Amino acid sequence: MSQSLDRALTVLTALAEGPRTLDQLAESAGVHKTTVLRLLRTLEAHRFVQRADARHYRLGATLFDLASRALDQRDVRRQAEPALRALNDATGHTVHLASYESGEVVYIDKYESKHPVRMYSRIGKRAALHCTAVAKVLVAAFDEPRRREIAESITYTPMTENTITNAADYLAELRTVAERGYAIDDSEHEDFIHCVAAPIRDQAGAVLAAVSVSVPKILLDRPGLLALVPDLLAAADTASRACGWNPVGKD
Amino acid sequence: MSQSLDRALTVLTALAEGPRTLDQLAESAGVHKTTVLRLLRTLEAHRFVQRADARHYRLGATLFDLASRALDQRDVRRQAEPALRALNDATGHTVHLASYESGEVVYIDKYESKHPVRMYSRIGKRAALHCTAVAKVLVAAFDEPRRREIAESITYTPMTENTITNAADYLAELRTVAERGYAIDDSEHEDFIHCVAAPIRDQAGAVLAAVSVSVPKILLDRPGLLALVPDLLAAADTASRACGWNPVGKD
DNA sequence: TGCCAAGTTGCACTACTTGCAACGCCTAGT
DNA sequence: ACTAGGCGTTGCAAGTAGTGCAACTTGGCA
Repeated sequence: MSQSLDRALTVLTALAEGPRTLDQLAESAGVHKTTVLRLLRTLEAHRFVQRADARHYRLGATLFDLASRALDQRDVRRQAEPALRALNDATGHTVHLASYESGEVVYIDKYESKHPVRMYSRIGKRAALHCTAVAKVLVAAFDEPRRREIAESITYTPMTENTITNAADYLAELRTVAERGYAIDDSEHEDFIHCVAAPIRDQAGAVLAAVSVSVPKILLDRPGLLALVPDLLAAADTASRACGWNPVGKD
Repeated sequence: MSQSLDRALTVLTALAEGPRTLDQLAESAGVHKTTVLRLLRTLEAHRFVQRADARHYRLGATLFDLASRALDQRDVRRQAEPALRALNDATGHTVHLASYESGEVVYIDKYESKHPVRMYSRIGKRAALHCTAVAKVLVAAFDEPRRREIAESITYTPMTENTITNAADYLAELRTVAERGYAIDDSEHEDFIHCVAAPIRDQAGAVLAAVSVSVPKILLDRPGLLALVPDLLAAADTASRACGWNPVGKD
């Protein structure tokens, strides 16, 4: 569609890996280095990239600026913050906020674990649809035809021996999640971590986002994890109220 | 330099304000809406923007992803994290990490105050050079000619009645900061807030970044603020060591 | 049902982008 | 100190890709 823009975005994505030289960028984008140089100049003028040293470019401050402003605008994130922070303080474990956006589940906020064992995740990262608790919660919020559609579009990459690997099992799991009101990731994504997640709703009762608590198995066994569910649901409830949700008279 | 890219970046920046329609974006960029439409399509393909609803576009997940990855790559940030978190825990006040990058001072990390009174700032935001403690620390790290050059390029917008409004006073202040080892913002930026800041150094002794503690005056008077300096310096010291700094044999 | 506003598409024209080749700077090695 | 190699940078000519116009489609509202 727009070639130069397309290439510039490719360059930016390549820079996400770390500082790069002109030649490296030219090669990874598959274009002449002159082209990359000029794109970089424009990007630099807008402060999307900056020179790390004489021959290395890296991502610039505008990116941080845009991202944090955009994040601030996501109402859920701002409204849910106190409840999630409290949940993080109370449990000491990693708390994630994720939302479903045009076909994918994205982490939009994260509160780090107080324990030395941390998990790898990042705001902006995409969560796998078939093996994360947040994704299950978000997909379970759709009606059956939509769920089926999504379930059939997934490639069920096995991550651990507990990973769900077919659409039928996934749909069954979604039904359980919808009924139970929360989802479990029983080490389906990573061997040493399990999670629980619950939905955050707006005034119409629609699911805006999902909160999750992720715990290394060495810290808490399955009953221990499940013992966190009341706290999780309470936090999700508080966050939902902050988003305008009112349980009275809603199903 | 690169027109279409230039326009696309302008569009992205406009989107930072919040979700926009095609026409709004076309107007703010000063181009035909057809053009904007095609740029948006490319941006959408790379997930730099996404459709919020039928007629609104907003920033997309790739931006969050890039920004947080770029932030992770800033070594200072990662290395300094424990020390800054501890400082934030110990004092309960807002802690900022800022760095000097191609002519401007940018906040690259922030730890929120535990008190209800919060200050407005954001990761990625630029800090004014003449009236913030972090900027003073970072500029004071340069040699005299460079300082002078910077001092003369600043527009000394008065923010409060304490704001430094000319280059001579600014240069004098920088000398004080360099000698004393920390900087004070005596409500020079906002009436109700004052701050102290200190440098974080690498193995060569070069200043990589600045830490600051910002406190509302209603919580702590000036002696109270200055009483935080030892904690601040200790945190900066710890962070510096994490960055490879070793005070032995260095000035 | 019909109007209005907003998004979308086809097309022709031109300006912008592109890659090449040559240049200059900086670094490292002898 | 000199030289060679690598990398970033610039001028130029060719042509493609981006642009704006105008007409069409879609969706919401009275």
